[in-house]
Order: sequence, then structure tokens, then C-alpha cells
Amino acid sequence: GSVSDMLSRPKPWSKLTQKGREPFIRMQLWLNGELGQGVLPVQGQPQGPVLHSVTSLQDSLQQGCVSSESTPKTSASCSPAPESPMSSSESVKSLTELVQQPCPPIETGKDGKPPEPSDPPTLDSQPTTPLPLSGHSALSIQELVAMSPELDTYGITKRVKEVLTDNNLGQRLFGETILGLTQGSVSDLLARPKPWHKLSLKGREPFVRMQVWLNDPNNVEKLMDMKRMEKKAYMKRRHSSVSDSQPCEPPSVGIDYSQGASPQPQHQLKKPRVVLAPEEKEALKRAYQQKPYPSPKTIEELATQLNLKTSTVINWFHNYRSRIRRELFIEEIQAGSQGQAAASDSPSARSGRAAPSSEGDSCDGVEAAEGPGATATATATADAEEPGGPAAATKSQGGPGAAEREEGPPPAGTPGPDDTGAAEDAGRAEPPPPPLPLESPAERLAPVPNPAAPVAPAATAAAGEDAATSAAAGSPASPGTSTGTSTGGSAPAAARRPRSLQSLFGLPEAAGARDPHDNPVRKKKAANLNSIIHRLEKAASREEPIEWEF
DNA sequence: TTGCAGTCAATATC
DNA sequence: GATATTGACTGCAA
Repeated sequence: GSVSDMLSRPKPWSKLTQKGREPFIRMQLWLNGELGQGVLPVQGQPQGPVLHSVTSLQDSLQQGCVSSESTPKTSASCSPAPESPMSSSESVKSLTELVQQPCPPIETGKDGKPPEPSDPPTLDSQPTTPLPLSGHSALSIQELVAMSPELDTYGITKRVKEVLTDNNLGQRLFGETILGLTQGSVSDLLARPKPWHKLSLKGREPFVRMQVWLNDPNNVEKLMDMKRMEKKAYMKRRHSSVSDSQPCEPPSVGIDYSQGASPQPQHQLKKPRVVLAPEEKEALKRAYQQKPYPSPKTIEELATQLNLKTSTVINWFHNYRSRIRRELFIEEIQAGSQGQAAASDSPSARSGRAAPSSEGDSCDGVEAAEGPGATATATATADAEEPGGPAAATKSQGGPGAAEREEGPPPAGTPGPDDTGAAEDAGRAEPPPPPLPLESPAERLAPVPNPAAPVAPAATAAAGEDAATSAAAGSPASPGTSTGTSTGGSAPAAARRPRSLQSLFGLPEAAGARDPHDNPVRKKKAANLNSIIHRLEKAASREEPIEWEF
């Protein structure tokens, strides 16, 4: 009754008493997703933040409800508001239990029934997919996602990978039966999870599913069963097809089964996949360095020069920007987690994403790419892009989507083409920052170019699109010729944003948030970054090119 | 219209 | 055979 009244006739804030405001605060928290922090427990994270947050808020309101909060009192009697403490916390708790409880793998679960005959992986993730939560009314994944508190995507993927590998379970099986995604998507997701706050509702879905799956004590067995059944079905089909020479047969389990055998869809409708030649990629990367957001005209030119379809060029830029962004996210996370790894619960800390981490916290991609051979140049690059460094910094904010959402610059997400340029320290651009030796061939490692630091905006600005195109053009022909592809851009960006993404992400429990143990490497990088910043500043003030060597 | 997130699915690589 | 990479596509938002 109180709720009804409150929802239908809310009183203006100013008219509310401290107590009367409480329900609204709760509602706001709930709307913000802060309420329910315990729904999907993030390892190590105590449930109940809700109350804490409320409590703190209350504190600020100087009210005594705090006690009521933590003290599940028999609110019934209390004023309309009091009811919330209990009810909310309880509801949250129940939900939490729900998710924590063993629950069948999403769509499979049900009585060990085979993985959805139709299991059209694609459809699966559709909104309605109910999460069969044992004993409770099924909640749709969307509901769970909406109610879910911030999850440690990195930690979740690490755990999932561990479980999968430990039990010899494949990504395909896991993806199709648990996540409703294809193998490629799963691989990508597990290898490059984006921080929770960077994910859209849809993007969070797989993580919630993974979390739910991880919470299911029988997850492995179920998946194993699935595997067995699949195998059985496969063998069966195989036999039947062999004997009946009946190649195809609508797979009952909706899994890819020998596609090779099914001749039916011979329809030449499938257009061959475009595979860009290394030189083409190189050229595109160069162009990207020049101009991360090329104009239609530039794209046109690039397409012409590279003899590609404009759509291909467009797609390439989209994909490249997007992927680089993700790389950066990861670097950041890794950089952050690195220090806390030890503390982190699971062994995953070390193993997970081992690869990248191994490459050195963060700048990995680059370093790895460059390889040991990385000469001074490489080093420079690496350093420059360094996670903590430009790369990170940049990405964090400058980069195309850098700090988007969470951080002030909202539009950042869609850094208009100009954005970048503009953002880029326009100023210093002038004196074309001595082009950072673009490890022409090597740098490739996507991550390197550091999207964030759409390089040489200056150049861009000045040279305009031509620069880009020309750069691109040039490369194909002579990839090696680094064509003074000005790349220095990143540095300036970094300078402007010394801030660590970590803070940006503000991943509470996420790896990134933990005490970033400053290991020697990090310190060194930090020093490097400072040096870069310093030089940039000097350069900016001097307006004269300087020799870049970090 | 443009950019992006999320995916798929073909293909590469391990 | 499993996993990683990547060009293309869809849907959404600004």
C-alpha cells in the first residue's frame, strides 16, 4: 500500500522528511543498479553494498535509519518508508540466492534435456530466454542483467576459461549451450572482456550467463553431458548419413556438425570472404594513423588506391577502432590487475590472460608485437604507447571511445571524426611531433597504433585527408617506407591525460581497481610516460620539433 | 548519416 | 580439432 501510494503520488523532495526520502533514495539506487549489489556476487565482494550505499547516503542525510537498515527490523509497523529496508534487502538477498544457487545452465538445464534441439544459438540470446533458476520463477536474462551489480568481467572470463580448460570443454560447446554465442564470439569474449561499465545491457548478458553458470555447482557435469550427447548425436548422424548416403539432415541439436558434408546450401550466395593482404592492412593502418576517422572522400580514395570496396574500407576502420579500443581496455585491466593478482582469489589471476600479461603489463601488445627485437624504436613505441602511458591515457579518454560514459565526456564515445583531431592537442600538433617511428611492418599489432591516440591530428589537420590517403597509398607500394607517417600523436594525448584508465574504470572489484603494485616495470613505464609528457610540454611551448627518443 | 556494440561465420593458426 | 582472428552485418543511438 505504501508503495502504491508512493508511486502514484510521490511528494516533492523538499516536502519529504528524512525518512520519507529514504524510499526514493532506494529507488534511485535501484534504478542505478546499485541496489542489488549482491545479486550476482562478484567474488570477494560482500553482498549488501546496497545497504551500505544507502547507509552512507542516509548518513549524509543525517538520519538514523541506518540502524533500521542493518537491523532487519520488523518494519511492518514503521512508517511507510521503513518497509524498504527490510524488503529491499530481502528481495535482493533472495535474488542473490537465486543466482547463486545451483541453477541449470541457462537454456539447457531443464531436466538434462539435450541442448535445445533448435538451439539456434543466435536466437537463444533473445530477450525472452528465461533463466531457469531452480526453485524460483524463472527470470529472464534481461532481468538478471538489469538487476545485476557490477560484475568482474575479467575475473569471470578467467574463471570460465579455467573451468573449460580444466575440464576439457570447448568454447563452441560452452558458447552454444550456455551463452548462445558462436565459438568465435566466445573466444573473443573470453580473451578480451570489456569492463562491465563499458558494456551495454546486451553486452552484459553473456557475462551474467557466465556468472550464473559458474555459480552452478553442476555446470561442468551438465556441459559434459551435453558434450556426450552431442557426440552421440554426431556419431549417429554420421552413421546414418554414411549408410543412407544422406549427407545432410537438419541437425537436431542445432550445432554446426559437419558442415562440410551438407552440400545443399551450395548456393553460391555466399560471397567469398575478403581477406586483406598484409600490405593492404599496412596501408590501412597507416591511414588510420593519419586519420582514425577518415572522411567519405578519404575512404573512397583509400578504396580506390587499395583496390578495395569502400564498404570494406569502412568496415575495416570500424573494426579496427573498435578492436583497438578493446585491446586498450584489456591492457588497462591487466595493468591494474597485475598488482593485485596475488590478492585475487583464484589462481586465474596468474594464469588467466596469461599471454598478454606475460608480455608485460600492458604494453604487451606492442612489445610482444615488436618482439624482443624491438629496437630503440620499438621500445620507444612501446613506451610511448605504454599502458600507463599514452596508450592507456589516451585510450582512456582521448581515444575514440575513451572515457565515454562513465567519465564526463560522454560524446567521447562517438568521438566525431574531428573529436579526435580537436581533442588532440591541437596545439602541439603544429610542430609535427617528430613522427614516432611507426614500426611500419611491425607495429601492426593493432594495439599499437593506439586508437586512442589518433595520431598526428596535426598532420591530419594540416595535411588533411591527403595525408591519410597518401600514407596509405604509399605503404602498399613500399610498406617499409614509414613515410613519415606522423604518429607522434599518441604522445601528446598521453600528456594530456596522465590519468590512468584504471581510475576511469573504477572497477571496484575488478582487477583494475586493486592496489596497483608498482612493480619495477610499471615504475619504469611511469617514468617514461612522465618523460614523454615533459617533452611534449616542452615541445608545445617551444613549438619546435624535437627529437623523439624515449 | 555516422559510429559503435555485439555477433556471426569464414578462415588462420595452434 | 580447438581456438584465434577478422571482414561483414544488424540494430541502436546521437
